Amino acid sequence: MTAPPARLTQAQRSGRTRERLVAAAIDALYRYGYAAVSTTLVAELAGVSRGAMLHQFSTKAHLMAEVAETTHQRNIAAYRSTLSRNSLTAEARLLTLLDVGWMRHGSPDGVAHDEIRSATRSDPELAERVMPVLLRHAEETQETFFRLMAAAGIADRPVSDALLTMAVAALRGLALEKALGQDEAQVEAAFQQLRRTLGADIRDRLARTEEPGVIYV
Amino acid sequence: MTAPPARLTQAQRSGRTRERLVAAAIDALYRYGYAAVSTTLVAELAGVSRGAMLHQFSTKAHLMAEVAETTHQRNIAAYRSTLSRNSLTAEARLLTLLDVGWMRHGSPDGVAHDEIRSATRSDPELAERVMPVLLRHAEETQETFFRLMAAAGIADRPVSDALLTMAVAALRGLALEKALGQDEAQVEAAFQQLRRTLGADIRDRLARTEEPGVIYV
DNA sequence: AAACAAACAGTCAATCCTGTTTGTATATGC
DNA sequence: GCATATACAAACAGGATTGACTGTTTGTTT
Repeated sequence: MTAPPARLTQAQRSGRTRERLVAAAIDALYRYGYAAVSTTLVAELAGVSRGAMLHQFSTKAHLMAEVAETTHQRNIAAYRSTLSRNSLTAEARLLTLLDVGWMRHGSPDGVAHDEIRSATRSDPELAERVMPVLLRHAEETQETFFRLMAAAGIADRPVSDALLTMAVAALRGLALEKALGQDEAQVEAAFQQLRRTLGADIRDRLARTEEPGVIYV
Repeated sequence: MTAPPARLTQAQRSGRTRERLVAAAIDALYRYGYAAVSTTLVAELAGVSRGAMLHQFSTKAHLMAEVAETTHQRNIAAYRSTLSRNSLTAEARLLTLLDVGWMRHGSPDGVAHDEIRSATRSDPELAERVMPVLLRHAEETQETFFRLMAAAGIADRPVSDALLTMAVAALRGLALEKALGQDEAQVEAAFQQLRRTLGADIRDRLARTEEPGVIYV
């Protein structure tokens, strides 16, 4: 009468609990912030025993590294899918990138990622394990962004890097405001200000190039 | 033969230890981040006994509230002194404001302030005691900035608020990068990008007003 | 100078968190 | 089918942190 116990392979079992733990960790980081996220809490939220958790992720830093990786992968997936869906003018394309960035940074994934990032400042063990991952992500992102800029006709690496660093820092700052529960409308208006300002700058830079408006990457 | 024990009034004694504790807390927050700052550590760094600390600041949140207040006061002092020292064109004046903001956000005071701010997300007790203080500071700042903008001829409250929120968020984001030990030159270039971008926007907005270039507040 | 109040010192209890360890169940390979 | 490896469960030990508590010293007031 009872449903079959649903036989699972070892890999499936591992995958399931790992997914549950990562999802629970993201949720907890999003809702409470890194400092308030204990491994015990994550295990409880995930509905996984503490033993099972420690088997999959031997330390808190291991779990967080996986969270950082997962959220980053979903981030770049979002960028890719958006950029592949439409081929607009270079300016619109770059602004769309900014919009996606804003969406992602405000999402649980983005907040969780940034929480882990900030936490490396206080937790040397976390830093040791996670920083290499974050640095790799950052380099990838810089590279990809530069290719987009180059395709738009702005093939200037320092400019590309500075624009990216500045935009990302601003998005992180704004996302933090949102996470801190600041007035949504106010934060949204600030983002629109950023969008307007960066848009003008991009437009200005594009005007100095000989490239056509529409680009295909 | 020994120097006189240097008689101090009660108020002087209190003031001294409070100052020491606040200074040690700022230093610790700057160097290690909120999560790694225990009250014990602060007391040690300050060269103050644990009992003395608890007498002056009954809880960690009390100490942090005082730190937030002190750093904020020094911040606005820096803004005031800079603005009073020179009366430039409206554009230069606003950009100077940004420069001071960047200086202050990167300083131990600024980093400490932002650490406390972020920590309220994870620590409800800290939030309860510190958030009111932070909100008061934010309102003061918005008000002051609006008066400056109005004096420059941009008497538009939503625009003023959005610009301020955006700029401050960006500065916080950039200061965090610096605190995380990211490449200094890279972060500095990103700030210059912010400066350039905001400068263009301000210039653009000023061009649409009938105000003179030089303002006196 | 005596009574009082404030500042200071150091210890303690309670809590929480992390990672280890010991033991059990389930899947996989021979 | 059985040996082995993997996944899971739960209790435990060690360490750290916070705020309370007790007692002492120093300043103030009358």
